[in-house]
Amino acid sequence: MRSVSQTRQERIKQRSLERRERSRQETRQAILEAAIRMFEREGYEGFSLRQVAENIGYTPTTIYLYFKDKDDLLFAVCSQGFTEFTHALQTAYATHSDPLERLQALGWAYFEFGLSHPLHYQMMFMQRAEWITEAPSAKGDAEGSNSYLIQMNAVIEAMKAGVIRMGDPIETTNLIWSGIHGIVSLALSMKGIVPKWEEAETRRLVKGYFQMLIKGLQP
Amino acid sequence: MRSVSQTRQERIKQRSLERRERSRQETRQAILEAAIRMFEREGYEGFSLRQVAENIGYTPTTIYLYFKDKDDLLFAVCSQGFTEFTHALQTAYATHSDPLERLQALGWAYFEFGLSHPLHYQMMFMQRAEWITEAPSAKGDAEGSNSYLIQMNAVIEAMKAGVIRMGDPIETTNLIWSGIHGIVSLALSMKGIVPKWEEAETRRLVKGYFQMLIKGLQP
DNA sequence: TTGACAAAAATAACACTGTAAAGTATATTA
DNA sequence: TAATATACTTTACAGTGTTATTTTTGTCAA
Repeated sequence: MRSVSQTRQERIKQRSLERRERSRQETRQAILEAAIRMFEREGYEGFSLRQVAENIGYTPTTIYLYFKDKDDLLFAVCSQGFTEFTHALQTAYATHSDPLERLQALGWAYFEFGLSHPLHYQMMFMQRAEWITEAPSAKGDAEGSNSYLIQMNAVIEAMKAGVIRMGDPIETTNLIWSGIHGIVSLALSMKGIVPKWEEAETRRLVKGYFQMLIKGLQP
Repeated sequence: MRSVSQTRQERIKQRSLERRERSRQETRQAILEAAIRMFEREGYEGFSLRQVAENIGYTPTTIYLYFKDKDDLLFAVCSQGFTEFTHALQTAYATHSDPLERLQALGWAYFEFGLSHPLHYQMMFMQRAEWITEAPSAKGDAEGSNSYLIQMNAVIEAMKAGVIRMGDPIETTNLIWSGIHGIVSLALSMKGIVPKWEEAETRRLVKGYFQMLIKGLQP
């Protein structure tokens, strides 16, 4: 019975490990959620490890047991943003079949995400845009790249359908992306300061951008 | 002779005041120049009052005698950037007479400024874009607004010349500006990380953007 | 030239920040 | 129950911006 006893022991050990691993992930998640709340309140510059720790009832140094450093935690917050962002693009892509409409729907989804998650957007695409290529998704790919692929797909299909001129898909995607990003990032910076950049006028601007885009990219 | 003596006294006092004011402006300028050097080395996040002070042989608190706080000094650094930026746009405007070429020349000047002053550009148009409307020029106007007016003028003249469709000048200017800003800001973020955003490819992108713009904004 | 005064600069201190090393409980295992 | 591994805290360091206070310096009038 010795071998049986051993396997039972091993099973217990296994479960124990799993349980502790689970508990570990739970507190990690708790820290992350506190960090997200904190970030959405204070933004990139006001974000502080010590405040996150205090908020969740831990000592600042405890966070270092779950995240390498401040950047690592901030990166996790960023990743969560990318996941949500990719979802938004995915549904926009899925709910439209006409290539040109799809392209615009993606643009609007991008725009809406930016305006409804200003602090996240600023970190993801302005302060720490270099993370776009790193943020991992559930599938193991980079969420940032993932959302990019969605946009590029829409571009490629628009090309195939003959509604926009053929060309390097990456370059064309970057071109379209740049335009919307430019509008969104300036809107976030100027909102509440320059009247022409209030939400209503910015929406008009996006519309105008799409018009120009469609006409300008005709085959 | 009492009144003459008094006036002489007053003149001396006047000169003395002027001299001290001049000296005051000199050290203020010295601090500002050290701050600019510091900023161009360390960037927005790494910029530190204490390092500026040490660099110039002052105690940190001395800076507060010449600038209200860190933001005030940073704003002065920013303003200097806007002055240079406006100059770049001005010469681009002046050296071209054809409306469409002028528009493109302005775009290229914008692009070149961004790529050759990445840290300044990021502060001016990304981190602290709200300062655009405040940065004062020698003429007493806002340099940021000044540079904006140059761009808008070029847009208006292109409309008058009939090379781009009529429309709200501000909206059209914002549209064009957004596009270039989008490209420049993403280029600065992605340079050295994503191959498609190296300088050569970004230049192609700007070219493509102008093509799309001209075609898309045709009357 | 000296003494009063004002301006400029420095000290000291406070409340923060991120982070590393060392110590202490707490829980798990033999 | 004793040994050990894990989770967490304490302490500490080197920074940061900023304020109030004190010292030094320079200017001016008697």
